[in-house]
Amino acid sequence: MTKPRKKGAAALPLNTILDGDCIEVMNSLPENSVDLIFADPPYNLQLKGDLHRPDNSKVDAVDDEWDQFSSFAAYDKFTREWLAAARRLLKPTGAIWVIGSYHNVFRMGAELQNQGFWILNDVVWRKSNPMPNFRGKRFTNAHETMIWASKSEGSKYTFNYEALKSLNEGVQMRSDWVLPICTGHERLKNENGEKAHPTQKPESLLHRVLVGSTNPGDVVLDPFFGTGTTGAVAKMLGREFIGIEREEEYRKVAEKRIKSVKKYDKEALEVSTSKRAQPRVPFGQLVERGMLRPGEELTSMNGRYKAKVRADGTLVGKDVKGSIHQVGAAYEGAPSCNGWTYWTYKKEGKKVPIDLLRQEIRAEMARPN
Amino acid sequence: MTKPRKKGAAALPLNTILDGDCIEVMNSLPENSVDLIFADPPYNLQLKGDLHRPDNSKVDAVDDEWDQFSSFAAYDKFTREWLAAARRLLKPTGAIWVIGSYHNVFRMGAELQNQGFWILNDVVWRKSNPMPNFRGKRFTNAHETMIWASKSEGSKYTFNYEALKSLNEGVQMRSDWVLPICTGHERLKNENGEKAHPTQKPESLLHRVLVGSTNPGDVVLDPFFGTGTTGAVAKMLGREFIGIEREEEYRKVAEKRIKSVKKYDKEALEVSTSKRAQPRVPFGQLVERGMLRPGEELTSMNGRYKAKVRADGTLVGKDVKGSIHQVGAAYEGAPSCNGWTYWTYKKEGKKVPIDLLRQEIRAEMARPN
DNA sequence: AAGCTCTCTGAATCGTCAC
DNA sequence: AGTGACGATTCAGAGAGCT
Repeated sequence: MTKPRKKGAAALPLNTILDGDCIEVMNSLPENSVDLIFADPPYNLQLKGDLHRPDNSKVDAVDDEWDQFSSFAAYDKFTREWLAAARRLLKPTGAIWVIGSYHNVFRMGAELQNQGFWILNDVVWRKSNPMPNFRGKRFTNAHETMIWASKSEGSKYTFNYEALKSLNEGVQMRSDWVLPICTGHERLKNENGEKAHPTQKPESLLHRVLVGSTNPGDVVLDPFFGTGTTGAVAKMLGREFIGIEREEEYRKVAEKRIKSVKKYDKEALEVSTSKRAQPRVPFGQLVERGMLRPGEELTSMNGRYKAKVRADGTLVGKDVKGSIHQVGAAYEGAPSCNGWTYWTYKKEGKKVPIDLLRQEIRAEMARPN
Repeated sequence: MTKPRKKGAAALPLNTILDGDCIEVMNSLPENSVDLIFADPPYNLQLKGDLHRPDNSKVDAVDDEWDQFSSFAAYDKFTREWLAAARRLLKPTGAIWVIGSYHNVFRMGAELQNQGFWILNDVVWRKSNPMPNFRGKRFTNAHETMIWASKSEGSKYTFNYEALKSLNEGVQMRSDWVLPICTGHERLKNENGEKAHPTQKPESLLHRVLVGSTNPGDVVLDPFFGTGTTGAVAKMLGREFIGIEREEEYRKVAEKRIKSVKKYDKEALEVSTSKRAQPRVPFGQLVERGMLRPGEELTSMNGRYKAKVRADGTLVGKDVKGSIHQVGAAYEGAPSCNGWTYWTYKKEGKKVPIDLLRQEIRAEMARPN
């Protein structure tokens, strides 16, 4: 008997490609078990026979509209069903990415909202090398749209803000991503030298998605696995994947591809983290440790206000008492204030933010004794 | 009796702003009479509490009564009705543009398709100066989406391919447009010096829409006229406009604005295009694109130092972590360092500056397609 | 005049934890 | 489950005012 890795994840077929219709397969997996779903569904579905109108010899306008509506209805039914199955699989803290073009993305987005998913961003993949519009009748179709949504309004989700900011030269990542389409050696070929899949996504796209919205060890499911870009990048990044794909050809190509992929070293997978992840240090510790003395005077960063430190780690100023945050907020008439960066103390004649003292304590805590 | 300008256009109140609910007003106008509709409907933002910038200033949110809907169902009903009224007004050769954000655009897009409109492109307005995400919880919402659709599948529509190509330095116009938001003197103020409308669109956006999808003399209708950007640009470009707006304040501002607008001389249409600076390439892109692998070792140009690449595009060396610039500066004890020219990677046994990889990306970005 | 600093602002679904 | 305290968090560009 194997030990389950995580609660609720016992029965998950990790790092495998499952054969079959994604709706049925997803419904056979345990609910609330997956951290992220990335889905690149087809939009050119073959319609089922019963939804086709009878083969009239002549088509008038009314029939035309009915036909159009019936095909949208079939597509909507498909979308509703696979999204519901995906939603069932997601942990409450999970999230989903879907990608599409104007043919299908509006219907997917509306259905996501209808099912209670909470859209976090729509992200535009701006292709640096799209296919031109040869006939000159429209704009070059130079982008695709992704939708990123949490499971419900208010639910927690993973967002590695600092890592993405690092990926973007220190500026916060925007909702428009400029990345090239998948070409060259990355583009998989079949035995005949033809491209193995018509819409293979670039690994760079998945890299950004997975670095930004999962942590190492998270389970990532792709219900339209194709040639397995999601699985390949998940493996490189130390995430677990589950693929679902009904075409044997694609499964074979994906299997081989993923086998040849190597996981990056552990050190390379650590990403920049935010202060939020660091341990909380009560201001009182600075006093207890003698880094600040009771009675010592702090000055606001802008030099306008002063307050005295008390033995219990509160401040007392003109007509105000309370925490470093409360006194700062009261002085500034602001709804809130980060006292750590607002207050300074005198060190060798110079104003130094008290946050530096907190950093000393944190560094000491991080040291392995 | 006045001579009708065009067949079916006899009763059109050209170049006026009509007062009232846009659905009722549109239904009172003659069908099949309008060449283009540009619609910027309420987005149904569903904002909850206040939002403050990191400096504690409060963001002036779009909390206007006209953007409040009780549910998606109510918003969908509204969308269905105004789109049906718009469709009735359009000539068979007409087209429509709608603009929205992820809050509403998926619902609009799906309803456009349901009613038989034929989507020609979705066009992304990439804002060069969007509002940042102040809390670091999502991607910067840096774009809005427009949908361009003809009245029906197969119907003729206007597309001035060559004019747009000229606007784009001789290169085919793409589906992503980089334009700044409306600020400065273009942003209209009321008597109190406050912004006259919370969501005024830039004239540059309408300029491109109207140059691309109408001809001089065409009738352009905007059912959510606001402060009249559509009317102002239409007048400049020698198109006829019809505005519908139910808020008297907005109508007054728009009226005054349009009165002061002059129709362009032909040659005034030439716009000087600013020379583009070299695009900034984040180092993280080299990692995302697989040009460098997480875990790969870089060597300083002088051969003295080494550091490893991490998945988020930062470097980790001996006791140092950070961007390519930060780690280089730390090693050299210098205040700053150009990491692009400082670091090298191994290619076929030889040390190659990473700047060469950046040049590859830039070359690709500069390529016309 | 040119350049500098400082201030302000923009369609935004913008916390989390302990008690 | 509701309350209160902590404390993390921003980019581009315009305009005003000053040197």
